[in-house]
Amino acid sequence: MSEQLLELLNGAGVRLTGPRRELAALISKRGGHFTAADLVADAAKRRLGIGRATVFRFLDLLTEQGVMEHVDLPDGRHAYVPCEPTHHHHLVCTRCGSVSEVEDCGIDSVTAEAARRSGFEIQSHRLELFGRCPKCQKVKR
Amino acid sequence: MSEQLLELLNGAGVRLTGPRRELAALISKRGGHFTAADLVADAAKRRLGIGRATVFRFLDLLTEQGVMEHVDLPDGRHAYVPCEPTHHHHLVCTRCGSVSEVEDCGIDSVTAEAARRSGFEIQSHRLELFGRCPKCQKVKR
DNA sequence: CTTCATGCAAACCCTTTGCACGTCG
DNA sequence: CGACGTGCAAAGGGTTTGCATGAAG
Repeated sequence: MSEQLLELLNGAGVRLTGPRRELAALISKRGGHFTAADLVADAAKRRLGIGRATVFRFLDLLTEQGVMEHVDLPDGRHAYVPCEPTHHHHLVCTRCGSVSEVEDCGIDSVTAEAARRSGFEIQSHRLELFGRCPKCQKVKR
Repeated sequence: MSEQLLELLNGAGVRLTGPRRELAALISKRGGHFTAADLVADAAKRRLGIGRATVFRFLDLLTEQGVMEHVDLPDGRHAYVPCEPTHHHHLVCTRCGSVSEVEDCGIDSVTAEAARRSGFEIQSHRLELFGRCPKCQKVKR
């Protein structure tokens, strides 16, 4: 699970310390989005003695490496999502929290159309999709 | 400027108090996105004696009424944007902060395609576009 | 007059920082 | 050994809340 994450970090010249290995394991165990507080709580529950600061620093590090991204949930909360280091968008399940990635689905034509109408020169965009994943569609709400 | 905003609130059964009138004026004077802190500062500068709490409560109220929306800037800051109470997306100028709205530009086909690929049932989405407005394109950076 | 909004300050997140100590390579 | 990571606690920024007072309808 988390081996590939650790391997990637190692390749980037990042030190693989105890806390980092443990956090990587906790993250891969979650499998979807989570908040910084979630991760802090996970670590506390296991009495790993990992401080808040370390969690935040590690999340920053992962974000710099491009294997983690910030997502703003519909309710305004900040969450982190593990992901591939290419440009893409997230599909977040509002029930179980799992996340899928989608690459270009024709968004460029949308931004081009918006640019044409508004006269803006578009530099970047952010698209987040929220809904129910296949598994959660089968569950009665 | 702010008259239409006040009228709308009045129609919704909202009390038009002094502080609210003043805040509405400050907001319409800004004309673009701004942070809560910006508005607090504006009020402080004019020595209107308006507290932070009132600013936040008023922004919440406007958001509930659908005439204001939360936007997360590329740098992660939270901003507020005055807008129409219909579904749309924002085009934010990263230089001057002005905001345009764009309605459906073919985004539905994008979400449909994403749904097809992933099996998700999409409930909502958030699209934010960042770039330079027509005026700012003419300015040397 | 009754209800609701306000200001103030304190309380509350969430996140970052400073620093002495510990660990990795 | 030397550079870097860690935990702790404190600081910081932004937002919310409790409460007595004041204004709106």
